[in-house]
Amino acid sequence: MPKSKREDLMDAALELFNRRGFKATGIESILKEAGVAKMTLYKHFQTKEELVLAVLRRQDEVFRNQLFTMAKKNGEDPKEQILGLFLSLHKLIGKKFNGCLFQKASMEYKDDNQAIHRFSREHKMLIKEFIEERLIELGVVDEKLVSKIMILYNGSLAESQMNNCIEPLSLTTELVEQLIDTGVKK
Amino acid sequence: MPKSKREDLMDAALELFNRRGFKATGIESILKEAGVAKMTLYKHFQTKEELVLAVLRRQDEVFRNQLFTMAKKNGEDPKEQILGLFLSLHKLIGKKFNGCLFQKASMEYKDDNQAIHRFSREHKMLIKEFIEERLIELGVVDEKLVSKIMILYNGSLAESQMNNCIEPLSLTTELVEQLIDTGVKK
DNA sequence: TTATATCTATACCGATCAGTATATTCAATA
DNA sequence: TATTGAATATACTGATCGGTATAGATATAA
Repeated sequence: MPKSKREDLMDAALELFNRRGFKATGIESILKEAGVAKMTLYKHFQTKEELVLAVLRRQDEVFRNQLFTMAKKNGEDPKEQILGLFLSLHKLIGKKFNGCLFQKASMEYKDDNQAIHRFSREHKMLIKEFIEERLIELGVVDEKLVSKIMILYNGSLAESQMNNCIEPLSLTTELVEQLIDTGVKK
Repeated sequence: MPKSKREDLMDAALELFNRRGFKATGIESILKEAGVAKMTLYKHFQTKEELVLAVLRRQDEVFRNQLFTMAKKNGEDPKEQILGLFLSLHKLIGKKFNGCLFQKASMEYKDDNQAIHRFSREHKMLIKEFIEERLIELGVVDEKLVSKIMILYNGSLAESQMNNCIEPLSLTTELVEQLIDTGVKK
């Protein structure tokens, strides 16, 4: 059974949003890439912004599922799972990384479409929760630690996109381990 | 003596690029905001992308000058100056922060205009150099420390824009001090 | 006063934008 | 076979995009 037209559209849109950005991607280029007629798109999505939201919602689920699954494979220990999350980012981000899709969406739509901005923030919150749960298991006392780790998470993605390299992710993994160790001892 | 039309254009463009993004900002909206005729714009800048570059170049100089000047006022000690940089970010970023202009430019033009993307990276490099010079003065042995601090720099800006708050900047300042202290002792 | 340079106003260009209207094709199912 | 629903192709809307052409206004300085 072949993929639905709806998914073809979202696949094409995801690729173009990643590469060219949201507002710089025209509807027609998505249709061309997906091999779908315009009326079909507007039967599935009322507006372009609804398509953007749908793509973000799906990618949030897909990406977090992959990330968390891989992270959990890194070990039973909560600390190993947190570090596993950063090690997995390494692998999930290909050679040509165009920056975090949710960061991009938030920046492009913050002035414009609060639903998109809010959902992008929600995505980050869900990753934060994954880390926080494990820090609690570790008995970490510094309640600001999870926020610090999220700064590193977002910073490493920003640096990776700017410099076209994934080295920042290794540095971040190293740094997060150090922070957890000193945070637990205290 | 009043400001030149050229600067009026750049002022208006800066404000709109910050608020709405680069590609989402039309030429006509810049003209309206600046109170300048279209032909005047195209006498000063050959294309919109040249205007973007000019705005980035000016803002790079203005922002770094403010940031470094304020950082140096925080004390003679190199460590105090690095921390001063993050404390100054606090003040330079107003209540409504729309994200780092250079991060935004890099994301919007990476696929599109390498000159804009490269200049945005250059801006970050110049900030990195300011920090690196001071770390060397401190005799820090960890040669990766400056990269780690830059991850924190970019991460705190990304988090601040996403969550509409400046708390990440305080956390980062705290964390940078901790990193420098352990980096020097080692 | 006249020459020069700057800026303005207005109208225009072809291209693209998001979104709609209409009518047709195709495949599955009843 | 007839009906239904999903997808198609094509043409269109009004608005906006970046950029240009043309002509006139303004001010300054020789």
